[in-house]
Amino acid sequence: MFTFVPLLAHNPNRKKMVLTERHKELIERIGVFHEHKGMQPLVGRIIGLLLVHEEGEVSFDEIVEQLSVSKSAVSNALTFLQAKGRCVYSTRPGDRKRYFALKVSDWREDFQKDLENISEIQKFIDEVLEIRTDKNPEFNCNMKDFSNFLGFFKKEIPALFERFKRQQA
Amino acid sequence: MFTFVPLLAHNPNRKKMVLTERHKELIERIGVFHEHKGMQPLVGRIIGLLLVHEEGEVSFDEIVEQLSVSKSAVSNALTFLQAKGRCVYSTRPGDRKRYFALKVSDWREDFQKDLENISEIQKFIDEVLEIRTDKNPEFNCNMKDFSNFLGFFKKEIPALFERFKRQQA
DNA sequence: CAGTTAGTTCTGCAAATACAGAACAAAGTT
DNA sequence: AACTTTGTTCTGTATTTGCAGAACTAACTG
Repeated sequence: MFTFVPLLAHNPNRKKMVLTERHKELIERIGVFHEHKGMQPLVGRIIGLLLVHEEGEVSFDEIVEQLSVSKSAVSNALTFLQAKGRCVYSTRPGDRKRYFALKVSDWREDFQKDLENISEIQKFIDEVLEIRTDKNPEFNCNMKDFSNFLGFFKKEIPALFERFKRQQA
Repeated sequence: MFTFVPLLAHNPNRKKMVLTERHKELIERIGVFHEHKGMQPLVGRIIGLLLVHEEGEVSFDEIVEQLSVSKSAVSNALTFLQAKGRCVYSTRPGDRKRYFALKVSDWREDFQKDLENISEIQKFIDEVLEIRTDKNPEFNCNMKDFSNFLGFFKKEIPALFERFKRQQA
């Protein structure tokens, strides 16, 4: 009699990756880097793990084990990362686990968003200029210069990406 | 008999500026903007106040009054801003007060620093690439692309400033 | 030298954060 | 139907943060 053994079900070849000290240390550094950007510690560590993990995709419970944190913390952190669009999961037939991965392919968009976010300060500068008296013309002038530059900068971003593409080809 | 009254001492013309609702609301918004960048709340509010204040320079105790916070909080926040090089104070002959101002004139440097900070992620990407196996070539390839772009971007920054200057003239 | 001004440093606390652990839910397995 | 797997949500708590208030310092003032 034959017993059905599903072929890819819960792939037995997929073992927990062994992280060297170098891996762990790099994950920590990537973690604090992201903490400084305002993310919560675990979120940064998870980004680190997903970056250095050879598969690119890591299961929920491997994240729990590799970072030795609670399931609840991982669940919340992953929800956050997915909400921010920085992370997605996929599943395999016959395997109920979720495999999480960074959206590295979207780095262009992400970076562009970061740049636009930086220049968001322009809106404030312009509001400030609107409201200011002309008691301190030099101050106002410096602000106006900065605003002009930010406008220029924003306009230049697409061209920058264009030039990169051409230079690549 | 004559009594000596110092002319500029503790300038009686300098009154506390009256902040309208619009001023106050803008200060708050500038505050939360900076909070999101990782600064502590009061630091962001002070930046806002120094931006909208018509004099550009604001005394320690006017900051205390306008933002209704304690001296200690203001003292710490200003120490922080000065350490970061975003703020300086000047004094007047015959007046012991310190007048604090943003270094708006340095916006070029500041912005450049911000940009370089963004691309600091490149260091991590490169370390990650060094350590990764080639089990997932597509992932690696995307990362390499991103790293290349960041390198390109950093190189382009000075030229960007140059073009702005020419376009201004 | 007692009193004022201008600001700093120290101490303590209220609120927010980041996480653990337990209870829970949903789906599959035996 | 009981049990297991894979996560989510809820509750409690240790830690950190951000500030107030008091004590302190340094310099000037009368």
